[in-house]
Amino acid sequence: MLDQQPAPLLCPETKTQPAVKGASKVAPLIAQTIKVACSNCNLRELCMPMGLTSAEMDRIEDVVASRRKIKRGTTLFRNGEKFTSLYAIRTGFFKTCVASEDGRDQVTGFQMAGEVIGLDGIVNDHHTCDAVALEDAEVCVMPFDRIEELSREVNALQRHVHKIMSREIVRENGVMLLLGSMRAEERLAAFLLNLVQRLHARGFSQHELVLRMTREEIGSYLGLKLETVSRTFSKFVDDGIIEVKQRHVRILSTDALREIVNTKMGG
Amino acid sequence: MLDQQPAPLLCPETKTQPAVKGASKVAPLIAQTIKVACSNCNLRELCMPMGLTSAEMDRIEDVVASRRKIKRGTTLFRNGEKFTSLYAIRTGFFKTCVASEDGRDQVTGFQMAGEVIGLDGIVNDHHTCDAVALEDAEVCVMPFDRIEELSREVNALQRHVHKIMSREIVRENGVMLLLGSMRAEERLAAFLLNLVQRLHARGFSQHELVLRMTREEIGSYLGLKLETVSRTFSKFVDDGIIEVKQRHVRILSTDALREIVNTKMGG
DNA sequence: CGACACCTTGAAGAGGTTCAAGAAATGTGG
DNA sequence: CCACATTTCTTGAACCTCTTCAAGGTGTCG
Repeated sequence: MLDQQPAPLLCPETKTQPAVKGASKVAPLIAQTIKVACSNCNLRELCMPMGLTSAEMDRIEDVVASRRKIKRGTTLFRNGEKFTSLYAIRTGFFKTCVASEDGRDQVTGFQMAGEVIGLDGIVNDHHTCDAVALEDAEVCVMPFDRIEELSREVNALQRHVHKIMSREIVRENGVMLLLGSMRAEERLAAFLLNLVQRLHARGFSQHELVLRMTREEIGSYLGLKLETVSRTFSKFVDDGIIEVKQRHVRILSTDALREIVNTKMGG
Repeated sequence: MLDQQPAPLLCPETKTQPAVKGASKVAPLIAQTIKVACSNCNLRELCMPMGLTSAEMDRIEDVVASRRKIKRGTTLFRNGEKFTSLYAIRTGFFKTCVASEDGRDQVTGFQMAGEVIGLDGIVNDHHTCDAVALEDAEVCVMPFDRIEELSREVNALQRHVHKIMSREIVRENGVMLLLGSMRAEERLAAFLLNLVQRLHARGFSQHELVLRMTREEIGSYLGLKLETVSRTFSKFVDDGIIEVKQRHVRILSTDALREIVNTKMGG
C-alpha cells in the first residue's frame, strides 16, 4: 500500500547501514563530467530497465550526462528553478518538500539510492518542490530531453520512464490514504515498515535502520507534530515493539507494526 | 498549489452547470466502437497536445479506440483489474479511491471532463484504485500500448503524456500539503476554490457550482468526517462566504475563501 | 406514500496540538 | 581537544479541534 519499492532486489546479502557521519566531507560541489558506466553501477537493477541488449545498454549510458555531489543540507533543486533533468540517486538520502504561500511546508517524500527525483518539474518546466540532501549524496544527472529522445528509440526505456512516474503516483495515493485516514500510531508504524522494506530491498537489515531525518521532518511527512512523533516512538518502545536510540531504530516485532497499520482502532 | 487545471482554457463564454438529473439514462453499458474524431471534440484543447500538424492530428485520433459509457454509481475500473488503457473523460464526473486491507478507503481525487484517469495502472499492469462515475459519464478509451507506440513517433504526444503524469504527481503533492498541514476550514476552502477553478476553465461560472459528490466523499478526500464537512459548510454560510442549498453552492466571496486557505490560523 | 440515502445539528469525548522546560547529542571555535 | 552554543529530542500539562454518538430533518425514487 505504501510501496515505494523498485521492482527488483539489489543484493542478496545483508549489509549494515553506515553511521550518519559525513561520508565524503571533502567532496566538491561542482558537477563532474566523468563518463559514467551504468553497466557497472551496482544500482543498475534499481534504476535501469531490465532485459536490454548490450547495444541498448550502451545507448542508455549516454543519458547520464554527469554526476553531481550534493552536500548534506543543501538542495539538489528548488521550487521555481528551471527543470532540465531527472536525477537518479547513487548514494545519500533526500527529502522533497512543497511549501504553501503562507510558509507552511510539507515533506512529500524521502528518497534513497536507486530512486529517481525531479518528476514534478516536467509539467511546467519548473520544479514545484525542493529536494534537500539529508546526508552527503551523489546523483546521476539525466537531462530530460535526452531521456525523451532515447525513449523514442528504446522501448524498454520508454516503458521504464512511464512506470517510474506511475509508481510515484501510486506511492502518493498511499500517502493520501495514510494522511487521510490513519491515526498517529498507524502512520508511524506504516512509515517504519515502508522505510525498512525499502532499505531491505537494498541489502540492509530488515530489523535495524538509521533515520536520516529529524522528528520534525518525519512529523511533516506524516501530518503530525514532532512531539507526537516522539511520544509515539516512546509508546512503541514501552510496548516492546521497537528500540530507539536517537536515530537508531531496531524493530523487535515487525508483526506488531503490521498489526497496528492494519487494525482500524476502535472498529 | 492545488492546481489540477489543464493548461489551456476551453470556452470563453460562461455556461451554467446542468442539474444533477440523469443525462442519458438509456445509454448502454457496452463499449461502442464508433470511430471518433478528436479534431471535432470540444475537449480537444484539454486532452490533446497543441500545435500538431493535421497529419499528426490524424494519427493521434487512432489512439482513441472507442468510447465507453459508464452509468452513475458504476466503475470504470477497479482495484486489481488488468490495466490496458487510459481514459479521457468526455462527459461526467468521477472519483478515484484506494482502499486499505482493513477496509478503510480514501478518495484520492475527483475528475471531470478533459481529464485523464488510469495512470495508476501502468506500474504494475493492474489498477490500484477504483474509478467510480458520480454521474452518467462517457470516456474515450485509449489503449496504452497504442499511446506508447504513437508517442515514439509524435514528439508532441510523448511530451503530452509526460506532462499529464507529472501534473498528477504535482496535484497529489498539493493534496498532501492539504492533508498534512491544513485545518478543516482551510481544507474545505481549498477544495471549493480548486473545484470552481477547474469548472471555470471549462466555461462554467466562477461563483456557482453543483457538487457531484456526497459530504462523505468530500470528507474522505479531505481527511475529515462528513459531519465536519457539513458543519464547516454551515460555518461558511453563517460567515456569509457561501450559500448552500444541498449540493448547490454559490460562492459569495472568493477572496474570503482565499484568505482562509492562505492564513495559518493562530500564527 | 413510504423507504432510503443524505444532510444537519447538538453534546460528549478522544486524539493530537501547543506551550514549556529540561536533557541529550551535535557542531563550532578557540 | 575541550567548552560553549545550537540543534534535536523527550516529557508533562492544559487546551482545542475534530470525531463520535445520537436524533431529527430533508430530499429522492420506486
